[in-house]
Amino acid sequence: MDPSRKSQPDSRAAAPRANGAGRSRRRADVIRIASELFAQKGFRGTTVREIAEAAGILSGSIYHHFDSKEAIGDEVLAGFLDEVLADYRSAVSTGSDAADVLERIVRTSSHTLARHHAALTMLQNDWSYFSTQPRFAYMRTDLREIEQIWITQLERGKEAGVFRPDLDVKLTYRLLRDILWLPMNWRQAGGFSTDQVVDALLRLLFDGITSPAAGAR
Amino acid sequence: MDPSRKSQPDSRAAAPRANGAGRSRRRADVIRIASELFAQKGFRGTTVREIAEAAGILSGSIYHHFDSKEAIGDEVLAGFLDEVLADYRSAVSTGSDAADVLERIVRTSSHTLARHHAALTMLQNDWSYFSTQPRFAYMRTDLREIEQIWITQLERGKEAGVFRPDLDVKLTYRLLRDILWLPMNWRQAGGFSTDQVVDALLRLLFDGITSPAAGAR
DNA sequence: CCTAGCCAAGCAAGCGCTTGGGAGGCCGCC
DNA sequence: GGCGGCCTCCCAAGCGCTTGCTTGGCTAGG
Repeated sequence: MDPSRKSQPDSRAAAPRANGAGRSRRRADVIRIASELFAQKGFRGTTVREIAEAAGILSGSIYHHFDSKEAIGDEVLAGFLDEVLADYRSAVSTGSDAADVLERIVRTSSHTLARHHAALTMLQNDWSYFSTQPRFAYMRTDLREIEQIWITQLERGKEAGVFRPDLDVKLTYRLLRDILWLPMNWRQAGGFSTDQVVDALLRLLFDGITSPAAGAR
Repeated sequence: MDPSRKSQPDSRAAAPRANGAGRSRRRADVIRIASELFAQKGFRGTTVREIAEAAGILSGSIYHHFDSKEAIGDEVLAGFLDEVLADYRSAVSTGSDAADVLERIVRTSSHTLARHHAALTMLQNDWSYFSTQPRFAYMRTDLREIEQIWITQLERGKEAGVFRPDLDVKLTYRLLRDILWLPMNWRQAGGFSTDQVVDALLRLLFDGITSPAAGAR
């Protein structure tokens, strides 16, 4: 939760400062309810009136708690990305070799992804919208850092002989990250547990990218 | 935004070709143009006015060729799914063992997916919308047949000892199908060729699911 | 003269968001 | 204690705009 993200180019009347302590419970309820709707119907496909109705108030009352509809989406997505990035950084700092770091990334971030499945779905479905909105420019920065971590570890693993030498790191990164982020949305649909998906994923990944000579894992 | 007429890029003075081949040429243009817009901004995120402007006509004129906006999306998606299903069926009828069938599916359908990348993107981004519209109910049927083919082949491979015996076929199917369908949308973003992606994919897949005892491939 | 194709104009519904004000709780001050 | 002022939270109404879609009429080719 980075409060500096509240900054906004628009110089409209600032949001009510409120008490520095915990914000109203109603506000948190709206965020939770809205994120579920965003996940089900997409960000653009969800109306402020729907969010308000689900929260038991009228649409105009939403704007007492939030500056705009985008501010609600911001609240959901920023917290999610911050947490994922924290997972990645901690995996890098505590892991040993490249394979170990990647396994830590998968294992720690998978639960974060599962917990924020609404934010993940939003990110995937409405990326084409968010990526063009200046307000959500920080997403590009965050995703670039994630990409950098993957690529660094894949390169490191190649040089250490843990991964196949013919691996295209950029291509492999795209495959692996999306493979990792995708299945976290089926939870309710497929009836698989998070750990179930993670184990199947890790087996699929490592037995594919680990070089036979290394014989790791 | 500006309803005033813009210069039309393509000359309308094209030869009055006998449009005996089904519908008019303009209609096909609209479908092609619309599918690109749908891929870029999503189905719901694209307006009829945008499609019309890109086609060089006014929005009302669209309705001379199509009953509704959904009819345009229908035209794009139905053709795509038909072609993919044909690929799957032919792979099943001409392939030998399960691994061979799956490789044929990946290799033949990948080019179909790449050629219809707009339809694929539409299917992924706006699935939550299409799945609730009765008009697009046939999608569920088609996807169910695709799922059945995957599961049948995975089961067959398990029994023949080609795939790991501990494979969860349902879970593996979800992983593999999404892994296969995902990367076909990066073409423009990553700069990878279709064959490049397919080869990386096949290596990642088979070296992960082929049982060591079989030693195939 | 007929019809396919298009334009110009606009309708009803829905969108995000604004406005003005009212109910109720908390505050300090007499 | 009583009371006016203030603040939080919400409602009722509606504004300006965009949406998918409709209508009526003009034009050109067969």
